[in-house]
Parts: sequence; structure tokens; C-alpha cells
Amino acid sequence: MSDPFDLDDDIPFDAPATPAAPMPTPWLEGLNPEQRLAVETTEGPVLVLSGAGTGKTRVLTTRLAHILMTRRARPWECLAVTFTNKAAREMRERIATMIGPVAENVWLGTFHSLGVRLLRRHAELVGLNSNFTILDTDDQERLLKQLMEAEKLDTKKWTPRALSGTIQRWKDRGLTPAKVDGGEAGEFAGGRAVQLYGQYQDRLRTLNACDFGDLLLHCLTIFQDQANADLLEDYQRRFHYILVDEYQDTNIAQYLWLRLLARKHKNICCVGDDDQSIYSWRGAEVGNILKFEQDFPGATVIRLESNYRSTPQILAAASGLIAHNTGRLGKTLRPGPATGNGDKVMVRGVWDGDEEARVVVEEMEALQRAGTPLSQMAVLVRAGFQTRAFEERLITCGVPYRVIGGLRFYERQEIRDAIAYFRVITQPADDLAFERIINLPKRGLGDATLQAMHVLSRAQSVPLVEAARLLCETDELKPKARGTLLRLLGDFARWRSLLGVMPVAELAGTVLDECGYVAMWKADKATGAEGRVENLKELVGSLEEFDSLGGFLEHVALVMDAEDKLNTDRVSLMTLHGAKGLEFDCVFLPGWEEGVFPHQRALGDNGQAGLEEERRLAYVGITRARKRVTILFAANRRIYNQWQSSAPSRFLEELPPSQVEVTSHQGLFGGRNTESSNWGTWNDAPQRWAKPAPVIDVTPHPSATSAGGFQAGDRVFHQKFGYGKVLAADGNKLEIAFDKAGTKKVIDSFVTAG
DNA sequence: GGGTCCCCGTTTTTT
DNA sequence: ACGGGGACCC
Repeated sequence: MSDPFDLDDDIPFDAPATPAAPMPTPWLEGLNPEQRLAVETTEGPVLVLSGAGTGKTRVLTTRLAHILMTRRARPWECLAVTFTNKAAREMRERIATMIGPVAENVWLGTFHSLGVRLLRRHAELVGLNSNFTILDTDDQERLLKQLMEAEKLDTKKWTPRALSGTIQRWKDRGLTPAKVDGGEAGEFAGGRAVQLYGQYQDRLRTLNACDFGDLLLHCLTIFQDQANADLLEDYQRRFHYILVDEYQDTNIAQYLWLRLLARKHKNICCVGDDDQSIYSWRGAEVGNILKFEQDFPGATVIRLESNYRSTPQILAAASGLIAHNTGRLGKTLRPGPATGNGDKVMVRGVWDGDEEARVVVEEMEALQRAGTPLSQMAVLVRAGFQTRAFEERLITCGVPYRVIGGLRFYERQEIRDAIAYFRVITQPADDLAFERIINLPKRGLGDATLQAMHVLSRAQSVPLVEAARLLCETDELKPKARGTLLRLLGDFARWRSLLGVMPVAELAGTVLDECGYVAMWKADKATGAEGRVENLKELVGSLEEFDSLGGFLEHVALVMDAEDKLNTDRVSLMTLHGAKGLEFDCVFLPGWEEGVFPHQRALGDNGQAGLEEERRLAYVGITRARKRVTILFAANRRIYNQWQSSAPSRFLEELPPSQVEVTSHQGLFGGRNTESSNWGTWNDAPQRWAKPAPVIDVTPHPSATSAGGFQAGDRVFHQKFGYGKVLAADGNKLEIAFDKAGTKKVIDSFVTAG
């Protein structure tokens, strides 16, 4: 990968037009007055409060284009920061279409990718080598566990995971071990949490590794050190204009980072929405956006309130709900010119989780018949486990869907294992990676061998790989283990010698073949093993795009999201958190019950603040919809296999009644619009919620040949359900009587002739 | 070094 | 219910 940032200051920058007064500014056309103000107020600190669907991204990109087109700054004098790779990519593309390839020279990226670039340049200032490794959470926790065990701590009472979390939160606040208030972690780890934090940082340094928090924290350390004042000034001088996306999600470390860089020119523009702050649990500090005007004196605050996404009913419902929060900067979404009138927000009470799924999928099918593409429908849940019931129902009804979130490609076990091999090749000192694969596939190098290596490694202060080599020169190991270890070390030496000689993809393939890792999965009869072999192939294939293994590893660490290339028409299932920034015509919001949403844990842990964040989550959910929102709540729900009756979410009462239409099955639910102003709870009046009549499947069952050529009577095979007989075919949908799984509807591309 | 049993936790997640 | 991890035994 080329590094545009290393091109530094001497790139010719040809703005398309020579500035002449008055300069034409076509890129400003079509902006509303507030948006235009946000774009044109280039000087000084600016806070753009942009509600959902008010054209935030457009403002950000246009602002950057405006700065460049009017030659206020050259591309490499602009810094644009986002949170996700997706947002960064989107912004880069949009800027490129507006101003052309010079856009590449803007410092544009996520906090972490920009942090990494700075840190690779100046790694030696914090005792690292510029080719440091970026650890994933697995590595972090394993490392902490080792440290805790060395301290004889009970890792069941105090889990490495919890300690990892504590350390991350400290890093989020820009605290190095020396800066943490000693008493802060209380009795955690016998009062030794801070000490462990220090040990952890030392260990990372010897491993030449960083965790995610370090990417920013080390930058801060460098910038805050008086000895590096010149360096800081260099960057301060460089960045004439700074743009920050999703400012409500920044943590304190990020805030300090920005403030340091903006100190000279003070042209910092932060865009965000305090009402969409839903990540406080991972260190985001709403306070950053709330006190922007104090932090950056003389700041201009601009509110974008004209919404181009949702119907007036949806906006009114969302606004009414969020108005229950305190401590807001305050903003009211107004329907913009483009939004038509729509239906009221539907609220629907159902008997249980199964009915909820049934009702939702039925409505989806009805909407589809009425012309809404499936890709314009989404089910947004509070927690991951809720998707299961919907998946099952969607499978049964043969409605294609995708689950967004969950395990990502690079988080799969086989991918992480493979990557550990690559890591040891590029960085022999990467003990964590070496430990991971030393006996994978099983080659008889167990605890005893590892133990001996650790002892030697510690005694000699050398990496494990080196300790292993030394160990092989002694008689300490049994001959068999010694032979195996020598062979492994020899393999690594050979693979390493191929670096830069053999194309990376080929090298990767060779490594995974020769070490026996692929063979291991090929020999595995368990379900999913073939899938893993496939994934490994895909991994090797994806390496084609890289010209160095190191570049690939950085990509893996920083760009975890693998773009979904499938453009098929599918319903989306995801968490409310995952839906932020997305929009759909029709949104389903199930599980609005006390304990589920607002979630019990959110209420317990943080009281009022926790509740308000849950409410913001609800606000995010509602404002994802363009045309239609359906909220559901169930009287009974099975949680951890235990049936519980539940009360409707308090958020339901907070929706403005005039914007809501309560519907119910079979007189299940009276609703306050027609009855009293009081919402009954399930517990108060269980007799009101008689079990509804079963839902009758009204989908036609024509018997014909499917698009894929299947017809009634065919024997087929399905990955999940096994063998079965086709009962009916309709377009690409088949109704199949499976031998074991019963009768289900599936899409014909999921089955093969059996 | 490998298999079995018990216990624990089970909100949200990017980088 | 269920999976992961650790302790324990062969």
C-alpha cells in the first residue's frame, strides 16, 4: 500500500478552476441555509449539531471540498477523522468525485488508522520499533492472564477480560499507568490493577506491540512530551483545517489528540448528534460534545434540523421520545421538503417471541407484495440473541435475509490461526502469535515444551522463538519434541526467507499447506470444517491485493470489516447499535419490554444515565426509517430458557399518542388511543391478553416448476435441513418436506438435487 | 497429551 | 439451553 502521507508538502495541487472573484461555487448549490452556513464557516471552531437524516455526510464532504476548491488549504493540510473504516471510505469516495484524485492527499481516516501512521513514523519515541504489531483482544487477554497468573491472582475471581476492560477505559481517558489514580480500580485484582497495567505496557513494549488504545495513547504521550515540542508544532502547523465526524462518539484520548492538533489554527469542525450517543460503555464521552463551546472558545454552533429521510409521523414520534432525556443540547427535527406524509408509527402487542417473529415476517411479505424490496426492510434488535427467532421464521417462510454484525471474517478462529503464522514470519518476536500456533496443528509440542521455553525466554530476556532455538541446543527436551521444534523453526526460517521473493498470496498458501494447518481442517469431519477450509482459501485469495505481508497484517488489524459484496435482495437483521448511520424504508423494532429494552443491565449499572442512553438507542432505531416503523412488544418471553412475563417498555408511553397507532391481535390489546390513557401492563391485567388465534398462512401454494428447475416430487438436499421432497414450487421458493426437519419453505438456490 | 465433567456467564462493539 | 474454559483423571 502506498502511503500518500509520506509525499509530504511538494505535490502539485491544481484546483480545477483558477480562483477569480467572484468565484463560482457550484458545489454549494442545493444546500439548505444551515448546511450552507456549516460549509462556509471555515474559520474558527465550529460545532455542527446534525440530527438524524439531516445531511451530515454531505455537509462534511462539501465543507472539505469547499476548503480545497477555494484554495484555503492544500489537501495535505487538511485532517478529516472518522470512527469507522466505512465512513472513511465513503468520505474519500465522495471527495474524490467532487475534486478528483488530489483528494487522496488529504489526511483522511479513522482515529486509529491515523494514529497508526503517526506512530509508525515516531515509534522510537515511545520505545517501539516502527514495525510494531497490533494486538487483537484475544492476544490482550491472553497476555493479561499470563501476568495475573504470575502474580498468583485468581483469574476466576478477577477475569483477564475485566482487567482488559479496565485498562481500555483508562486508555480511553488518555491515562498511562503513571497517571492513573492508584485507588481507582478499588479492590480489583487485590488492589493491583494499576500495577498490572504497568506490567502490561512493559510487556507490550518488549513484544514490540500495541493494542488499539495505544495507537492513540502513544500519540498523546509523544505530543505531550516537552522534548517533542517541535514535532507537535510541525503537525499543528500542518493541519490548517480539521474535520471530525461523529463527535459524540469521541473518547477523552481522542478529544485531547484533536485539541492538541487544532491548537495552532483552531479551525476545527466537529459534526455530531448528542441524541445519538450510544457508545458510552466503550469510553465515548458525551461530555465532549456538550462542552464544545467551553473547550473551544468562540465556537460557532450550527444546528441541522431539517430532515430529508423520514415522514413527519416518524420524526414526531422520535422527537417526542427523545424529549424525555435531560442534558441535551436540544434540537428539533423538522420534516424537510422531500418527505411525504406517512402512516402513524405502529405499535403492536403480541403473546410471545414466536408470535412476534411471525407477525413481523408476515408484514414483511405483505410489504414485499406491495412493492417494497426486501433490502429496504430491517429488524433492529437490542441484543444479538433476539435475531434467532426472526432467522428461524424467515427460513421457514423462505424469505432471504442477512444478519449484520456477529462474527466477522477476521475474527474467525481459522483466520486468526492462519494470521498468527504470518505474524511469526514477519515478526519473530511476536510471542503471542507463536504460542498460538506452536502446537497447531497438533505436533506434540505441549505444555512441558512451552513451559521450558518460557523459563528460558524469561531468564535470557529473549523472545520465545529465540528461546526455542536455544532450547534445541540443549538436552532438556525429549529427542522427539526437539526434532519437531527444530523442524518448525526451520520451516519458519525458510518461509521468512521467501518474504519479498515469493508473491505474498503464494507464500501464504505455501505456509498454510506446509505447516499442515489446512490439512488439519480437511481431515476434520465436524460440520463447518469445510467452511473453514473455504475461508482459508478466501484469505489466501484476498492477499493478492497486497504487496507485503506487513501491509496485509495492518489491514487485518485496522480494517476488520469485510465489505458485503452480495447485492441480493434480502431483509436485514441487526442490533440497534449496528444500525446507526443506516436507513431503510421499513423498520421493525421488536422486544420493547422492560428488561429487554431498556435493557436490565443498562438500568442497573448506570441508573439515569444508563436509561437515557437506552432512550437514545430507541431514538436511533426510530429515525432509521424513511416510511414506516413497527414497534412490537411481547407478553411473554423465554430468556435463558426460562419463560418470563414482561411489561411493555416505558418508552412506549413516551411516544406521543397522536403519532402512534396501537394494533393488536384478536383484541389482545386495547390501546390507549381508543381506551384509557393508561397503558396496562401484562402483569396488571393478564386476562386482557388472551392467546391469539394461530396465524394462518395465506401464501399461495401454486404447484409449478421453480426458477431453478425444481418441481413437486423432486428429491433435494439442503445444507441445514438435509434431504427432503419438494411439495410445491413458486418462482424461486420451494416448499419442501424434509425427512428430518419437517416442512419448510426455502429459496431454491439453497438446495441441490438429492 | 487427550478426554470428560462441572461451573460460569450470557448488552451493546469499532478499531 | 448452551458453549467455553478449567480442573481433574486416565
